[in-house]
Amino acid sequence: MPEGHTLHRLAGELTRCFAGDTVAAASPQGRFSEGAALLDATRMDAVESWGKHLFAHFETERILHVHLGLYGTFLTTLPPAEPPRGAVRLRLTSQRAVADLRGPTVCAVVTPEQRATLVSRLGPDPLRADADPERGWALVRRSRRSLASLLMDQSVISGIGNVYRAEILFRHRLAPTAPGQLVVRGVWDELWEDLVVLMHQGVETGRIDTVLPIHETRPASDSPLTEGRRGEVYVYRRTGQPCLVCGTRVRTRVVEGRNLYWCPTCQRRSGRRRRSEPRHL
DNA sequence: GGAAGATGACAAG
DNA sequence: TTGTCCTCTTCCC
Repeated sequence: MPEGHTLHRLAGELTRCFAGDTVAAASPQGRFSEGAALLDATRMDAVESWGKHLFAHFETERILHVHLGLYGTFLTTLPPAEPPRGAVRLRLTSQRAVADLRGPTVCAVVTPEQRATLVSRLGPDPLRADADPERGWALVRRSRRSLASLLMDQSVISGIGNVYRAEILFRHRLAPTAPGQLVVRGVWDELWEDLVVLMHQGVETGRIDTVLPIHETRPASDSPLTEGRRGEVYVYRRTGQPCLVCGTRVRTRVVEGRNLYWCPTCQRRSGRRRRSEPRHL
């Protein structure tokens, strides 16, 4: 679940459910008892996300920092609260809602200074209005690393994960091995703008859909049949299946410990030149 | 019932 | 590059 859109969506949900309220904080699992005690019975003021990081600001300048990692969840339900199921690291309770945090990589209470240090290491987040894509470009343009590697680097663009990486490369027909150095500014701008649009859609729908209507193989993405299902994608986890555009078998290879998926036929651009054709495919 | 994976990130060597 | 941590789901026997 958790790429940047999930965290952005979560920030909104927690804001709607808790901001302005005094909340009860507890760690049913026991592994965050001390931190929960620091937040318990204080008011939550605002919640924001930056990349895959979530920050909930409380009065007295305490900040709850959460990173969901690969499989963490932070689920909000309506009261009355049921007994915690499974390993609940943190439970927040207000008059309006109950939120259970499970399996996070990070769950900590931090100071504004610590938050600032953390954020200073993160690249622009396509979901933030204050994002400056120039900062990402500055790293890409002088890097010999491949685009596939650069796109997973949170200091280049924050919030992208393994799904968005594979899909954005496909949508722009870019070879995953293309070195950052060779990519021209126009191509970078196209990637960034597309990510802004795609990820905002992800925030709205709660899932990652990257397939253009002309290539869709399933019922319309807002139909009851697709409700709640994983979004439709071009290559992610489609190893061996035919490319939705050309029919070539989708390939996979481990790049820096993560599975990369791509179509060797569609994705041949080096990024050297801006395309004169329509942006997608 | 158990192993393997999973949309992540870090430290150690 | 490998190992480690966190939890849940899926798949195979």
